[in-house]
Amino acid sequence: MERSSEEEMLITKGPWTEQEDSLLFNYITVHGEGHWNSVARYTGLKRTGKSCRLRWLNYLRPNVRRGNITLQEQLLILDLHSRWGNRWSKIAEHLPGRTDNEIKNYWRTRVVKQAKQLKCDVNSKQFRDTLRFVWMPRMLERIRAQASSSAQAHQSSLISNSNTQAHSGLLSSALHAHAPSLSDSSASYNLMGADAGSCSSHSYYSDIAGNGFGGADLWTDQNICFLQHQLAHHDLF
DNA sequence: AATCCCAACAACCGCCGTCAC
DNA sequence: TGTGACGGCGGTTGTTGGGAT
Repeated sequence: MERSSEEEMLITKGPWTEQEDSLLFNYITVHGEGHWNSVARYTGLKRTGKSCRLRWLNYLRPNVRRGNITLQEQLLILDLHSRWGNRWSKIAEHLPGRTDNEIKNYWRTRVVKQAKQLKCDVNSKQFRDTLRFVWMPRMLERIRAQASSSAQAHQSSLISNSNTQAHSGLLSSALHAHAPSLSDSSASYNLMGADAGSCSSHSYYSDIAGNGFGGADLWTDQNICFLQHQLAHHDLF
């Protein structure tokens, strides 16, 4: 059925207002998610069902984490993207609180941009190999360094903390992840073992993504230079 | 102070799969 | 089996805020 032009004219587009957010939030709090076209109809919102769904999932939904993608999350995104490609929603499943939209934006604004800066196709084997065998192990080293300094700094306070066991579990997860040394170009990068689709790996991803270590940006000028150098000598792969 | 540029993010669009009829 | 409604996904575009000039 085609929407009449009169109806078409009534559809609001663009940024959501506080009142709209409030209407949508209250409705879903009472009635739950789903039936998005009904949501639009019953709340009186002049929005499409799709627009309501998107607003809820990307912004209003409880537990949505926004901004400051941590080092661990960056590493996860790179790793999962190397496995699944642009399957943003699938990747998002392993980053609690992150939306596919946010991950997609991160990829486009950071990774693709840097690939361009390196005069490299983001989908080329050269770039992917550099990420996988050089860049990701490097990130992991940084995560380890952060984790150990953080652990030292908080050791005494953690002892009496009821979360100590869970926290050290995170650390051991990160520290057990195998990464080849930078000089070991023949070693394969294996972050979380063979079975990426299992429940245990899901838990592992959640642990890594959910911990609070650092929020540093890896895409510094210094690091880009390093990558450039690696790419210039990509025959080592 | 004005403007320009660019990065980051929010939102829209089009396509596709599923389901009910 | 065909068709329309709906929801989900990925690509793309629009907007905005901050830094540079």
